[in-house]
Amino acid sequence: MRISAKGRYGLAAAISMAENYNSGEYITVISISERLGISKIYLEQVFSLLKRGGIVTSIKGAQGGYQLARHPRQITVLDVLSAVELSLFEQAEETVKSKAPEIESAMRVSVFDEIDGAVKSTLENITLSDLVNEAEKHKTNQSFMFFI
Amino acid sequence: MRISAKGRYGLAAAISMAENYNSGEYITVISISERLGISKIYLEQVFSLLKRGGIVTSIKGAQGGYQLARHPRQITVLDVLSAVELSLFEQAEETVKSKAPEIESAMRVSVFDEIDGAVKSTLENITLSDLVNEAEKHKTNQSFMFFI
DNA sequence: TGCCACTGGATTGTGTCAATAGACAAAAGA
DNA sequence: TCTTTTGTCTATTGACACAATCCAGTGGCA
Repeated sequence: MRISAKGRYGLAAAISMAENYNSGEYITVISISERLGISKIYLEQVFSLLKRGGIVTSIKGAQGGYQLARHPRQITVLDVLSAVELSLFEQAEETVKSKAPEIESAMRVSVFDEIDGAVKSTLENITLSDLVNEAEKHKTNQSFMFFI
Repeated sequence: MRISAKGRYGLAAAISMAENYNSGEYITVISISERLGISKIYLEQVFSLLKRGGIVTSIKGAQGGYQLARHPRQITVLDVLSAVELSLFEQAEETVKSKAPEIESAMRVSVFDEIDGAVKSTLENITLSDLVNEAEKHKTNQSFMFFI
């Protein structure tokens, strides 16, 4: 399934903030942008959506920045992607409604709703904490392979 | 999750052919196009993809047309959508690979691969027979509601 | 006051998708 | 063999969404 750039950037940014959650500091867009190698201007839009979705809180002005609104264990990937990726669960367009409504209904009930349900239940069972742990695993693996 | 017009049309067409499977006849694009109210010219492209994917067989010329390649019980929605919807499981682009490869890996393993797996296992458990039955259910429901 | 950082809107380029069109190939029947 | 029917293939168009950038504005801190 295709995840847009906004979705991927938003998720990466959220993970990055979760890694620093313990410090309690507010983090600037620039620092995340440099850490991840993403355009700062583009990231601004993403954070704007993250804020609107209640994933992060913000403080303006000098020494300002963003902070996760809740503990990383209480933020699921579904939360993040829903905030940033508008097309995740958009209502499917009608296909053959007028001539064959029974086929339209069958596709919706047995296929489209099923897919959305499967995706949703998958995403709401992964938290930012899980991802931080997973990233840590890959970090050590990569150092290990590097030094051999 | 967004399913493109090609995917929806392909699935509707496949269901429609499954309804006529017992007759053993070859069915023309025009008859499906009229049955479903879809542009014939556009449906041609869809059937071309269905054939390439081994979902249907074809006979050219007069009295020609298309036929399901296997029994509807042996054709899954995954088969149909994979044939028609090219972007279903396309490799996700890299996001933060160079600066933060461990985050990239974590997202891939814990999120993207998980989603694709969930979608895949959902779709491969729905057959065209199931959809024909479901459509029949909706048909009777609608007549029922109509005559009350 | 002056800088810093978030806020929001406007814009542009690019690419993909939906849809149409038309030329061509093969099979059946008169 | 000629005509009709139906599938096959490729090119083209228009619309729209997405990725990315820019900039003017606002609020807070020192």
